[in-house]
Amino acid sequence: MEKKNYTSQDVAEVAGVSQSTVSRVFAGNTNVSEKKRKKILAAAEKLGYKPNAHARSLITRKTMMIGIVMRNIRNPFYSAVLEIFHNRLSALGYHLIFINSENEEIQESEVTQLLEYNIEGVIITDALLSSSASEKFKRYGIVVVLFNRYTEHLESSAVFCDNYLAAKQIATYLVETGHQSFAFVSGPSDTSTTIDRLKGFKEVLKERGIKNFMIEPGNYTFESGFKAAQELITRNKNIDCIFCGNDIIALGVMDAIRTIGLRIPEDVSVVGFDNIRMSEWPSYSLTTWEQPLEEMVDTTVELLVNEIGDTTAKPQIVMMKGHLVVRNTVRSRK
Amino acid sequence: MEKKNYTSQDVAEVAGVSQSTVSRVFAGNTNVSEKKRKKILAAAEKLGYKPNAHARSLITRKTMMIGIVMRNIRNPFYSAVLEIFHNRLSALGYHLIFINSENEEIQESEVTQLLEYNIEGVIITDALLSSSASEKFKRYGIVVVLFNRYTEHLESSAVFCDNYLAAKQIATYLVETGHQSFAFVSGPSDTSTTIDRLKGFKEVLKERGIKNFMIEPGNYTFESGFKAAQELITRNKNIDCIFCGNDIIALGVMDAIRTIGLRIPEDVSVVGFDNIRMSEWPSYSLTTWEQPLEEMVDTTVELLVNEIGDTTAKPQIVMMKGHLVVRNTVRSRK
DNA sequence: TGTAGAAATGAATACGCATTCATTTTTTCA
DNA sequence: TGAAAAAATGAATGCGTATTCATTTCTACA
Repeated sequence: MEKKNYTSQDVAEVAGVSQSTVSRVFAGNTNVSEKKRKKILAAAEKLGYKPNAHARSLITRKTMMIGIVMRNIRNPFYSAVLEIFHNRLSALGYHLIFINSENEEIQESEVTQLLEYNIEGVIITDALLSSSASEKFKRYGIVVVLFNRYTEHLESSAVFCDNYLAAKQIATYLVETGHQSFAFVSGPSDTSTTIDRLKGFKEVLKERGIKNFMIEPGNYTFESGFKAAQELITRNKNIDCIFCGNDIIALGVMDAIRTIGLRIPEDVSVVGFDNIRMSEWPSYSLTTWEQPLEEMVDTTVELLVNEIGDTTAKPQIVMMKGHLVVRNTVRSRK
Repeated sequence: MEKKNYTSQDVAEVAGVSQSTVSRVFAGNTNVSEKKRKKILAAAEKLGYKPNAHARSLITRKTMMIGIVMRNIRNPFYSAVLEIFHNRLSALGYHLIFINSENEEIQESEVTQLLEYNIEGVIITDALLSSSASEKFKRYGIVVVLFNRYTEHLESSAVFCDNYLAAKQIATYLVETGHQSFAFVSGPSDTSTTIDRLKGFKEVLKERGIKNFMIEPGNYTFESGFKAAQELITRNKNIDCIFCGNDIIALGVMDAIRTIGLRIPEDVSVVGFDNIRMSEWPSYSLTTWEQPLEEMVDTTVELLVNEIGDTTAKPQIVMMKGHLVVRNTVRSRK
């Protein structure tokens, strides 16, 4: 069985028309008579013809490909992000090239390869974007949109939750429910999410004159949360609430606290961030901050598509709010 | 700032050589003098030249693109799968086009689009592959490898865990630890994983003359596990062990059992399947079957690359074993 | 029925590259 | 030093499509 890749020329010959007309049919051009259109479609069907996307993109300069760069796909928050991005973008006819940057920064070679494929845009979620990589994208006219993070010195659009405000509200909530001794388990200290969440949290504590505050570094994983909590409790038995950089950390923190023999929320309150699905599992029932995921993705896609279509469009920064989801890991201590 | 996409011709002019020679340099051809190579690389650097992957693939008939089709990226098992596949394939220079098929089957349009991009191969994980879709891939000479599933009537390579044997061993383990009343929470009944796991489990129970066996349908999600366990316990208070189609179901089952007020493993034993990371979280500490994930991925990649390189290669079915990971959700009842 | 205008069609071309083939340059070795 | 072999180079070509431009066919209306 010979597997030939038939071309529009082959179809043209079978249908008895010119290659141009075949091309018109498959490009959705309307200027083709119904009679020939049918003939062409029949011939194409018979041969099993399909247009060649690469040849097409060579001329149209459109590839309909979007790169999506993630750092930690194992974090359920990002699994969800990927799923939703795929939904939205595939509905628009775009294809997703998936990149997982294990290392701190996107690999130079990955950037180069994405460039060679002439992707039309790239979504950077969480991965640290070295400015050289970003510049490279920009230099080649590839639209960059940052998701869930931003960097001040880059001229890229960005969509993220107002982490600063969220952290302030969480801190306020914890203060007003009578907590005395605070801890924060952070993510990597060089990410904007961590920086802003910490800043907001700290600020409220300072305003309220609270001095009992410990910070323990984590890296947005369960294990790091687990270790951080052990460390915190060991160092200070009086901690009565822990704000976690994200939900996965919070789950680790909770398991550590329980392993030690303390109760949540009776002994220690825990608050997470993201509202991943697991946070509502009965074993955890975590009070957390919900990021408006779908809206964030929708906005990101909107910006992306808009900038792809209009190269003069200015980069935009969109900050969304989200809200506290109260479950059972915070107890009033008044 | 003009953003021109320079071509090999532009580079050639700057370097004072022919386009052919530029092409040779970037295609890794060795027949270029060191002197010109340097000149060309300098010119390319100066212009910011990068080869156009589409133009290249038009000639070489290689796209270095692999499709990966998943059904449920939110299942942590598949997040891990995706991560590992990305690692391996990007190391080999392949790019991953990510497809999440929410619906039961891969959408016809998705298949068509993948075909138009001339992907060299496609990995189907868990997603249901209609025979028409599969035939379509085969017809166009695209290598198909099934991961963690197989279908008898299709001539595709497949890599999966010996679910039948695994389920038998799990059943044996539960029988020999003195359990009396069995339940199985399944995945979708049309997947090979579910069918084989159920079959192996059933067979052992039959051999051992055990009649107390209930089956509750699930769909490989936490929620379905939760509901299934509620249903099971309501219907039969004497159930003393539940074998779950996968780990996520098992976690749901555990939370339901605990919510009801029963203890694990004192009242009910639970066994999962996959050994996802969460199964070792202290809150669950789930006894489960470990699928040899990395090896499975490695084998899949091997088959894929092999078949891509050698079109005469016969499809292969590789079954791997895995092993029981004993934690704290099964108690001997002797 | 005749004609202006619209619609449909095909020939030719270009997209950016790899590759073949013929030619030139360099190297090797007697 | 010279001839043969090897290496390097460039001109030309084609991959499969969209698009432009010129030409032909069709439609509408007087």
